[in-house]
Amino acid sequence: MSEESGGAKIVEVLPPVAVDQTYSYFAPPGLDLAPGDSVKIPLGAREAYGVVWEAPQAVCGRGNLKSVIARYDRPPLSQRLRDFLDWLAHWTLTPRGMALRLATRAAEDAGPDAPRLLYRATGASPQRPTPTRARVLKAAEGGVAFSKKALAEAAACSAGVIDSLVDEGALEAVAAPPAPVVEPLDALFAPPKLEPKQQAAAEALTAAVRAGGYRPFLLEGVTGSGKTEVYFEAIAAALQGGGQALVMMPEIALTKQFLERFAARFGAKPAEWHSGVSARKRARIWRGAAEGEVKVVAGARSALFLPFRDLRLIVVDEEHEGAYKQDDGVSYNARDMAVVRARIEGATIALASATPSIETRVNAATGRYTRLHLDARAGARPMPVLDAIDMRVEGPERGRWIAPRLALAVGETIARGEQALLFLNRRGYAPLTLCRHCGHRFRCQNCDAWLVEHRFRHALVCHHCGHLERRPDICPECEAEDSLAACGPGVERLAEEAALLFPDARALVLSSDFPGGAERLRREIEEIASGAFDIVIGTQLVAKGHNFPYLTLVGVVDADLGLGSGDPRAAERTFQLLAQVTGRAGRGDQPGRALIQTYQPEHPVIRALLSGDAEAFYAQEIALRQRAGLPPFGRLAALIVSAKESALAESHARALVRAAHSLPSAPRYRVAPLGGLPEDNEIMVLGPAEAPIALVRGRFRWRLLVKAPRGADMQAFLRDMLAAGPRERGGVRVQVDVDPQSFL
DNA sequence: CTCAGTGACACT
DNA sequence: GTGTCACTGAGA
Repeated sequence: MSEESGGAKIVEVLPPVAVDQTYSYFAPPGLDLAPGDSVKIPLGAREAYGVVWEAPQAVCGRGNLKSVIARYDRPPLSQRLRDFLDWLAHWTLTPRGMALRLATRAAEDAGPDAPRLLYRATGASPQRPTPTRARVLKAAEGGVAFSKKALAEAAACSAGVIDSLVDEGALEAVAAPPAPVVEPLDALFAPPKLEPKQQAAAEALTAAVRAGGYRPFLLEGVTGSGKTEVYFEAIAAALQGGGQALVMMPEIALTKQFLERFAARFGAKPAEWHSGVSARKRARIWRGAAEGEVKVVAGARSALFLPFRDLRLIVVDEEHEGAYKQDDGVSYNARDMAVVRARIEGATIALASATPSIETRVNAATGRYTRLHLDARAGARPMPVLDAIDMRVEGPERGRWIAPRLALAVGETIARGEQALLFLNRRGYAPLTLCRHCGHRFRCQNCDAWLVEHRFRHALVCHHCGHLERRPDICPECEAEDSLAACGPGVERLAEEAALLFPDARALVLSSDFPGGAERLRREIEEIASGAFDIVIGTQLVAKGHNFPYLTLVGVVDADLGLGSGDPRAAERTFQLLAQVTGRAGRGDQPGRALIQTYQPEHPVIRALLSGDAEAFYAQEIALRQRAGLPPFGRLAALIVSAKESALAESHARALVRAAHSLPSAPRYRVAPLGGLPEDNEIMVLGPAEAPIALVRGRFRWRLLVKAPRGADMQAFLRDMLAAGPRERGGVRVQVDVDPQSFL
């Protein structure tokens, strides 16, 4: 230290607030600060924490700088993590402080750990010996301390008995060190026997992990082809090299099932990271990741910001999933940012999916990613047999949604004691409510969408903005009574029909909007997997990477849903969804069956599904996008996702672009990329209700895609937009880049 | 004249 | 993100 020679030091600290620059603080002599350290700083009137972002610099005087108050006892953020956060902030147009917040929120101490007490026998006898008490003391023999729960279990009594023995001096409580966050993993615990194709893919991955350095892979394999076993081998390689691995999954896919599979391979569970994990546990995992004690984390998108000490591998499971997009706060696509992080960490990354996104396919086709392809189910498990039900020819009677052939198949399935899934990607009871008397249709006052009836909640809900109102008994327009008619099916209505057709079946509706949140869904998914239900009626939740061992029949109730929207990604999404859902069918070596109800059996998506050959479909989709200049080929598209009709959407988009050009008069706009920007170049416009854009009525947020003129250079186009408004806070901020891959 | 509600702004 | 300050309109 040089403070004795009078050299004062200044540190650049980034506070986790919405600021982009670092702030300079005086480093008091004696406080040894290094980049990455967490410090307590005065910020305005309060105290905050911050992270030392750059190496301290010696200066002559301290000027009028405030002084760092203290250094936290917390592992430093590595240079690599700081670089990643800087990159992310730059890419997503977020103040760097907010990017930092993503990485440090979980580190905040959730108070001291609750003391963990263990109990051991003192040798003294209880005042009133009873048989139960004797059993407890026998279990506690030998001077070893046990947890209260373990003792109570061993003696088959309640915890109260233990307490009374403590009171009487026969047992004593001793403070124990907190249980470790994670059990150690063993790379060689139970190596699987892989089939030749799996073996080849696993070898490619493990070789990359061992060699080190950034290597991106696409791990593509149909449902049941054993992708998980393959990437488990890559994790094993990371462990054997003393490094760490991160497995990212869409939030809800992280189930007990996966954790147990992992434990069966490695002898213990990975650290779990999702919104359901307690703050205290998260703080410990955070520290464990930084210190290297936590070797493998399985988590939702926010796990990407953990301070790994030596990250060798990232797996993004179900990489095509939209759940990787974060839309509020910092907008990013965790899948793309994972690639960036892998690059910065010098790690292997595997994007795994049965139905990769077009972006990833294109990156694989251009050689940016190495494609590993598993094209058959492992263990000679046959693929499900798919069949279309042409609703024009053999549809159900009016007011019903399950065709006779599907109903028959469901009946046969549950009669055999197997499970049937009715898939309909529509929450609620009915997507439209109208008055039979005057024709009034219920619309959302905020966004013009139809209100969806939720009979369960006796409410009309806007699936766009969340607006909710009570379902009235009379028509608000003509005041006719009993005139309101529900049009079309949602899962709730489908459940009603299923109950009518199969009154004795145990049925469950699985929908994301039911109260209870992710925890409840996780539990229900496990119940389904255990065979507790005969019929499952579900929205797209059921597609998300679960194994349902009893499921042998999948009925897609409306395969055309979503195909008609103006969204350029509609066909891709529908294909992915239906391929995932129908892929769930099958049990052991017995092929599953899927029946697909459609009015368009000749549609390319349906044909690709039925033929089991997606290559031609994807080639066509890619060519289409390329011709139209749509993502991932750089330029922008014209469409407000929130708008109902594409013609309307286009005019909205134009209005918004015009508004963006004349921004000085509307200074509160922020034009920034949405979570999926690298993938689809969406732009988000935030504005208040009274803004001069009539369409931003009542809502603060619109999503849109803006089309650059044909042949225009997107970067130049956006730069012009950018130049039209101040770049400062409140002005226009436009993401200029196209695909993060090309900037790595 | 006071007070809650709103929005703009700065924070080293 | 959060605390502060100025400004607004409603009510005493």
